[in-house]
Amino acid sequence: MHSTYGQFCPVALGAEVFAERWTPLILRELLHGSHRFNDLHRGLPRISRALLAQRLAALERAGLLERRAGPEYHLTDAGEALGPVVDALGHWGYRFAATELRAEHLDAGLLMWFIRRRLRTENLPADRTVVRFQFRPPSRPPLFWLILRQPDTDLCVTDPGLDVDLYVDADLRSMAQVFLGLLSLPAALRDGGVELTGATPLRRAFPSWLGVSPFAA
Amino acid sequence: MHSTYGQFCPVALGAEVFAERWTPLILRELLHGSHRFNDLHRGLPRISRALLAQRLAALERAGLLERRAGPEYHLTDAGEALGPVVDALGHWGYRFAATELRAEHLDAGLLMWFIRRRLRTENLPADRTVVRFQFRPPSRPPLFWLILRQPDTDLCVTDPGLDVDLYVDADLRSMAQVFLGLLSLPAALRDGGVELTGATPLRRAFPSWLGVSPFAA
DNA sequence: CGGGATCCTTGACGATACTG
DNA sequence: CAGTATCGTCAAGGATCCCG
Repeated sequence: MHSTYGQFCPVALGAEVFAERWTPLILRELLHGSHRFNDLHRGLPRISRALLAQRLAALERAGLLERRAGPEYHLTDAGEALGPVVDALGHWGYRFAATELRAEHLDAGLLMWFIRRRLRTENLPADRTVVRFQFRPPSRPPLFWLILRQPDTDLCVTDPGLDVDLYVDADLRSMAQVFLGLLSLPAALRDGGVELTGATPLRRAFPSWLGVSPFAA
Repeated sequence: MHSTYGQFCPVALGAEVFAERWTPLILRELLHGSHRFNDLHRGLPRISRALLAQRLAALERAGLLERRAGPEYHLTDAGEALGPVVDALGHWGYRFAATELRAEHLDAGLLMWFIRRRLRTENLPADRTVVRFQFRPPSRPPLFWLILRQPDTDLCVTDPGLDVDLYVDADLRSMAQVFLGLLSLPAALRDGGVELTGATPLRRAFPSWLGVSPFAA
């Protein structure tokens, strides 16, 4: 298959660069602020590194992306202009597909990576706070540590050896639904989908710094 | 490759159904009013019929499309809701890709099919009018006949054996640019990109019933 | 017109190893 | 950290024929 559709129709021209496998997700990552190769890969855990490199090269050739020192990948104006397409696709997915998440779509590591990126840092506790997440059914890896410290935060998948201030035990599907804004956090706490263990002020503050997906209504 | 990205992100969920090869163009055809298998195929001449059938079945399984009697294919509500995504993609393509059309994107048969679909029928001549198109460089097929007769019009690629009322000789790229609204018809007539031969009233009326792409500014 | 069945090729992709 | 190189596999899809 050539990558061209052989059509001058603008939809076809757009689809030639946009509608290739992984490309919409790569654009999502770039639009949401990931610029380093490994950061991009953390948001796309199922793509092979070889393929990611290949796609980035293709996007660069297409003039959507430029490599800068670092190396960092930044969208060009033409690349940024695909933002509305990614948004429209995301809104459709939110409305018509996200309501019935299948098990194969649930990925604890990805959820944690998204949560980390959407933290409402202005609401984080003043002191360093260690939050440990554990999911049902057990995920791989089984535990995640979020180390909250203004202004930067760390996400670990191996025990950082620090005292844990707040424990989050959650059904993976419920936590994903909360992140997507499809399930309110109070409701999840009430029905046991999400359980918090720790000092009351920390439990109280949790909803204020936990962010939601950019596509949440 | 499984067709899933293994992500609950709405962009990934949307991309699973939308960003597969040919799918955006199939949706374009359905959104622009083609509902029969062969009509769809005329708007997608480079897809094999087997693959088109396969994609239609996949869209039906995904709940975007329903088969009706005829057989006709009609988008469901979820399918129609992808209209904004197709539009956004088309607008991007119009702005960033259509200005530099490569020869491999120029397809005379497809252009004629698009022209036929976008005819401004309310401005057609009152009497039956036969218009013959010929392109430079020579296309395959080399000639097209548009038989204008209210309210239906026919597009032929073999001589219908009727007297021709208006001859259109055009550079293929120029004609495509005119259809896309990237080149004004008066300018194309002036510089020879499009030449008309026929009675003056018919030559005068031509610009009034020749339509333009839905993505033209 | 509207496809289904079959065969066969190509290239897309994953896995692994390696490098600066 | 940030990739490249190599190789083997598998499946997507083109071509062709056929059928109701």
